[in-house]
Amino acid sequence: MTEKKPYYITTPIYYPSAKLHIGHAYCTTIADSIARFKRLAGYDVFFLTGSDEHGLKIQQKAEEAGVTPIEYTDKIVASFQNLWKKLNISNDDFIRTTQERHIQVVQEIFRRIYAKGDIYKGKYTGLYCTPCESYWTEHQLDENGCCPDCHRPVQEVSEEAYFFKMSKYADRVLKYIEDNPDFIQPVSRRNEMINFIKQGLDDLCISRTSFNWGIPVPTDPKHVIYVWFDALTNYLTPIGFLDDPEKFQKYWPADLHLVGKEIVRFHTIIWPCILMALDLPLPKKVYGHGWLIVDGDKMSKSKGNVVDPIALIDEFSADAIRYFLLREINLGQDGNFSRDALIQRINSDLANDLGNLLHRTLNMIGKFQDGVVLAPQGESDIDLSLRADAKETVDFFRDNMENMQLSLTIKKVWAFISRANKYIDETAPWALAKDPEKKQELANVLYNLVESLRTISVLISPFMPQTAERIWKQLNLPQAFADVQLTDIETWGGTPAGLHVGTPEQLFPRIEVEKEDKEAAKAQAKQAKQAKAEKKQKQAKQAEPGEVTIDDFKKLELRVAKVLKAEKVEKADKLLKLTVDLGTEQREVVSGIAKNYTIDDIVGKNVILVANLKPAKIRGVVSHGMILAAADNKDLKVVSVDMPAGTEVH
RNA sequence: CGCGGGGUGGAGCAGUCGGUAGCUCGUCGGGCUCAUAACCCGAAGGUCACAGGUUCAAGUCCUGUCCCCGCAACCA
Repeated sequence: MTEKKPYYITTPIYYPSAKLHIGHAYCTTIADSIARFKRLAGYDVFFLTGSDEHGLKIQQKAEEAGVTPIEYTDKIVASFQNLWKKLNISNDDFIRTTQERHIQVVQEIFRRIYAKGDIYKGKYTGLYCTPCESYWTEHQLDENGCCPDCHRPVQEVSEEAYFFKMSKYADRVLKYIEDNPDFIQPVSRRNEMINFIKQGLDDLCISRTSFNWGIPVPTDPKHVIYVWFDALTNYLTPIGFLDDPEKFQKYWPADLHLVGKEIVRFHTIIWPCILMALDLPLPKKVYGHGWLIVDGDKMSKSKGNVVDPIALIDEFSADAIRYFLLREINLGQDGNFSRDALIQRINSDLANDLGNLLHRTLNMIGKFQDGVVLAPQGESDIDLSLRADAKETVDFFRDNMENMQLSLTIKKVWAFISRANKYIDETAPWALAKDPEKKQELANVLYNLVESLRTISVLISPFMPQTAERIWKQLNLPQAFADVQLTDIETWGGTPAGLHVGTPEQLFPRIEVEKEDKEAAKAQAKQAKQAKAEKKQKQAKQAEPGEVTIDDFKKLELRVAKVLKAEKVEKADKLLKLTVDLGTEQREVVSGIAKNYTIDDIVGKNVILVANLKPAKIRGVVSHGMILAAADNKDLKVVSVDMPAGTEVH
């Protein structure tokens, strides 16, 4: 036997500051399906996931909980591993950045790059909140420019830090990206990265002294190594970077880093720079998948719409969740997750199409042939067409899975499941069973159905490993499921004649949605339809005359406001941030008047404020209203009146 | 003032190199009775956000406009 081709695939290592949500499960499920496919296709797969455990946030959380950082992460990481087990994730290793093996790797990498002269000591400047002991970037600050956690003012401070000379490698990374069109996918992300590098790269700050939960800099232990230098190098540790050159040789460079779209930059710019400094080859592909949107909203703790995968798995089974995520969402784009859509997929695709196909097939074999699959003999046109479809599906599966077209592949497999259901309709085995002369024909039909299901079982195994095995076992096929390879379904006829199939068992019971729910959904749909129609009508109406009614005008809340304070908005030459008094309250507004008014000009003026304007973030500052002003191309004057603050304007 | 993504039948989405606008669900009608009220067939429903342009031909390429969503160097 020839040596198997190696395939190294990774997920990001997740940060254990909180429980994992459905988005993490999504990413890892994709990686798992690809890994399973590659194994099926005969590759020697190494599939890695893990946890990124250092940093200030963990240190603080541990302190809050009154435990040591490692006690804290041990517990959360155990929950990660529990989740992966429940989801049937087939990772070959689990890397924790707190493990000794990784600490050694990071320190050795630091030494090597330092020795090369690509790491130097400098000063890191940032905005620091002393009570919270945290650094913040400008955009993270709250609307008053204060700490987002405790809302107290921050100070600009600097600390000594080590820097990695990333700037040195910018040109080479850019060239690599341009020369290797497949390196960054999808292409939209690639263009983004090219743009980003062209703006110039800063050197990367890679150490901190303001906390100590991290890997110490080997030569200067009051520094700990910071974030990406620690995290990205995880990909080297488990494949023997330090301790097993043969293994390392085999698996590096990685074939695929699967990441979320927000960290594509780190994996396609910082990571290649580090690898270049180490004289190591770069990963072959980085794929940035989209995010899950929950019921149309971005998932976030503050919105309280974070979806817990454990609860879903307990309620619907791991395979149902895996199926939904892989089928419903297109890899490169954001996708919507909703409970209704999930239930619909389970009922129609898993229960009705797949589950019922198996059930009715086994049932007929039991009823018509005492549970025995008989040898086929001769083939009708319909049989041949089923067989051709099976072959086409297997070919499609092989080719498209290579290109990570998971959703497309699943659709194709389900088209074949539909085909098999239709085949039953066309051949009507129940009618054949009534005619003793058609025994052979019946045997053929039932054989073909079992063979179809055998094929389907293998085709769905990367996506739904448990279900695939359950089908295999219900069919009672002699081959051990764990040994099955893609080649086993490339030729038709792998089902042995004389096979005793098992009794049918529901794969996915239908989920009965309450009648009321259904009606509510219907009503909602109707309402949405109406709303849309109304909106359209309204738009049409508005388009006709350029007039508003008095009621439209009354919707505006105009009030006199006294400008108390004004300051320039950073990096914006037209904007002033104003603090205004409305009599009853004070507000912050951003106004584009800096070209025409100095701070002294505007302070003290009584202006007119649109008080019920939806707040908007402008250049990082939230603006709660708008100041009225008259303006043409060159001149601008704010409207001011001699009335006390708070007076209504109409 | 910036950057990115998006706007396609009622809902959710595909649509590759420009070449008859497709899928799933839902709705309506029919068929079947092996099956988990499941399965199969058929129908209705679209000015592909809008306006220009290129072309024999545009959902697709170009220009502009409107609307929605997200991002800004530790969120998958």
